This record gives sequence, structure tokens and C-alpha cells, in this order.
Amino acid sequence: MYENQVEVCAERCESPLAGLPINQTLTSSGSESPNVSRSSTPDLNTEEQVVKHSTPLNRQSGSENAYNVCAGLVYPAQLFASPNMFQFRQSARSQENRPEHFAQNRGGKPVNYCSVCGDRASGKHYGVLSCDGCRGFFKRSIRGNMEYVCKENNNCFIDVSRRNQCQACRLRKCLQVKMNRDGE
Amino acid sequence: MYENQVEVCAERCESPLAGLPINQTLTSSGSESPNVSRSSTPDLNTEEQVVKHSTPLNRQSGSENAYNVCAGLVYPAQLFASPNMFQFRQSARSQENRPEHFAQNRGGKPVNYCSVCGDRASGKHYGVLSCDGCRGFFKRSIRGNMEYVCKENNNCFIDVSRRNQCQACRLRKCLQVKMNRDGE
DNA sequence: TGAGGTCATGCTGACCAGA
DNA sequence: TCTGGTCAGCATGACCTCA
Ligand SMILES: [Zn+2]
Ligand SMILES: [Zn+2]
Ligand SMILES: [Zn+2]
Ligand SMILES: [Zn+2]
Repeated sequence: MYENQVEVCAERCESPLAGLPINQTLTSSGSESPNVSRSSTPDLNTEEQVVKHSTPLNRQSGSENAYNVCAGLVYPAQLFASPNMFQFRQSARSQENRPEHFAQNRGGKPVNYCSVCGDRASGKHYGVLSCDGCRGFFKRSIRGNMEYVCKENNNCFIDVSRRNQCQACRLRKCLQVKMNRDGE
Repeated sequence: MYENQVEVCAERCESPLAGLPINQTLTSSGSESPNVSRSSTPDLNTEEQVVKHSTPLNRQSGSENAYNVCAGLVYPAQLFASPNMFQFRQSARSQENRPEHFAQNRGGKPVNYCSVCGDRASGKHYGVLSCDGCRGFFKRSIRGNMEYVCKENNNCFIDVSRRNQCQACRLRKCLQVKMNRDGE
């Protein structure tokens, strides 16, 4: 169960095209292991609206005992998309109908995904199709000469919801997909 | 290798006295699996001084290619203690000579550890011996009725360096060690 | 001693202006 | 189109006051 997931992680991370391979079939986005849905592309079915700089990170329930969601219970993670510690609200753009893979938008423009985390790409950055988050992260990393150290085994899985859990592995993934300071 | 670690994690997390069991022998703090040092208690051998609210989170190297620490290389994690995304600098208090277990300070005062993460406890909070970090985290969680969702399998390992990687599991651990709103 | 409260800190990513 | 720059938003935890 868990080893299974770990294997997938390691395998993906080590491959140069780790994460969401672009131009590759994604049958309902990562359903190889049914009981461990990793939600590479969280499909928030929430209302769509762009709110500038509104970042409600974690759910706040109205009821009293709200936090028992995780209390001692073990159930398959990612039954629904969850905001991360720094999982910012997906903007309306990101919440558009996610195509199977590389589909067409309403306007006909192709939708590309970040080579690092699988989020919607905002263009090519530092030589690689990537999202604004990974772009900013890579920018800060190289400009600040940052040194990160993984607390696991340098094979943390990087996707939209987990890209902020390990900076070391996120940067490693950035470099693996050939992000570079000079934009290639 | 990794399954080993996961097993340890799960075992620790599920037990009510997960993490660093207080009053229990810690032979050099977690050396069951030699090649995967998890550094439950990171022993920073750095200089000791208390700086108020100074939180240099990540290492910034002076050299140019600093980020190659993790670039594509796979080496046992935790060769040295690393600052987390939100791993604040351990204050001088935390860097005192860490005893084997429950040892005496210079002054003779016993040193207690947080039941949640193993950091140095600042006292009893919400009924449980805990550190200021876990105290604040639990406080925010219950006051805000926060709902966290684990992105793994609800068995993330919680220690000083990783307590900020999964809020869901951190809160679960808080509840497992019987933290409660009314201080018992 | 432990409760609630405060707030400096720094990471994140959406956005902007200029090349 | 992509770059550097900006900065609102927010979780964290050290520290404070008060009972
Ligand atoms: Zn990305
Ligand atoms: Zn990692
Ligand atoms: Zn703690
Ligand atoms: Zn978890």
C-alpha cells in the first residue's frame, strides 16, 4: 500500500521527465493505484472566480469538532483535493475544465502543464514549461543560492498539492527537467 | 530501506506515545536504521546564542553553485540537521547538551521533551508536555476549527524537523497524546 | 505554572512593468 | 513572450502578560 506509493514516487522523481509528463496520456490523472489517489491534478469543483491575493489556505469549518477529519482515522488520502500549508487557492484559470491531456481550451488555446508539479503552466520559464509557483521558487532558489536538504530520501513526490512539502526535492525536480538560470 | 522507514513511522505515529517517548531510553536518538537517519532530535553543533525572532530558515551559501547539494544526487537524508521550510532556528535553549534521556541540566532542572514532536518542551500545554510550536499549532487549530487533510496516508512522521510538513498528522498526533481544549 | 495574545519572520505565488 | 521585481497573504513559534 504505502510501499507501492513510495515506489511510484521514487520512480517518477528519478526519471528526467518526472511528475506529469507533458504530451502523454493521462487517463483520469493518475489512477494507477486505486486506493492511493495522489491527485496529481486536484480537481476542485468549487465556484470559479478570480480573487486577487485571496489565499484561504486551510478549511475552517463552522462546526465545533471539525478537526476530527484526520483524528486517528486512516483512510485513503486525497479523497478530495485539499489545500496545502501553502496550497494557494487555484485561480479560476486553474479550475477550468481540466482536459485529459493537452486538450484544447474553449478558445482553442492548448493547455500546458508545469513540468515540475503538473499545475497549469504560465509559459516557458528558465527554459522549461512551468507554472508561476515553480518559476518563482526556482528564481528565489538560484538568486539566493539556496541550499535545501531533504528530510526523507530525496525522492519526495512533487505535485501541485505537495510541491511545498520539500524544497530540496522541488529544486531537484526543477533541475531534472532542465530548468536553468539562463533560460537555456 | 524506505519501507523500513515508513513502517517505523506508522508504528510510531499510531502509538499513543508516538514520537519521542518521554522517560524512555534513547540510545543516541534513533539509530535503529543506520542508513536512514531520521534525526528525531537534530543536534546542531552550531554556535549558541539567542536572537530574538531571527529565523534564517534556509541555508544560503556564498558560492555560486550552491544548490547542487540535492541536484540529482541521492544520499542518505539527514546527514546533518537541516532547517525546514518553517524550521525556525533552534534557540540556544534547544541546543544545550541534549542528554541521553530525561537527563539533568547544568542547573539540575530536568529537561522534558514535547510529546508531539520531541522538541524541548516549554511546559504542559493543553494537558500535555509540549513545545511552544506544538502548543501554538494546537491553539490555532482548535480556535480556528481547522480542517487539515493528509496528502499521504495519515502516517506522516512527526518530529522536530518535519512537524510542519503535514498539519493533519501533526494535529492527529496532538490528539493522540491527548491534547485537549480544556487542558485536561 | 499555563492560559490567551502578539507579532516579527520569511515563504509563496499572483501580478505587473519592461525588454 | 519571458524576465526581474513586487507584495499581499499567511503559518509559524518565540515571547509577552495575566490569573
Ligand atoms: Zn509547477
Ligand atoms: Zn524531499
Ligand atoms: Zn512539539
Ligand atoms: Zn500526513
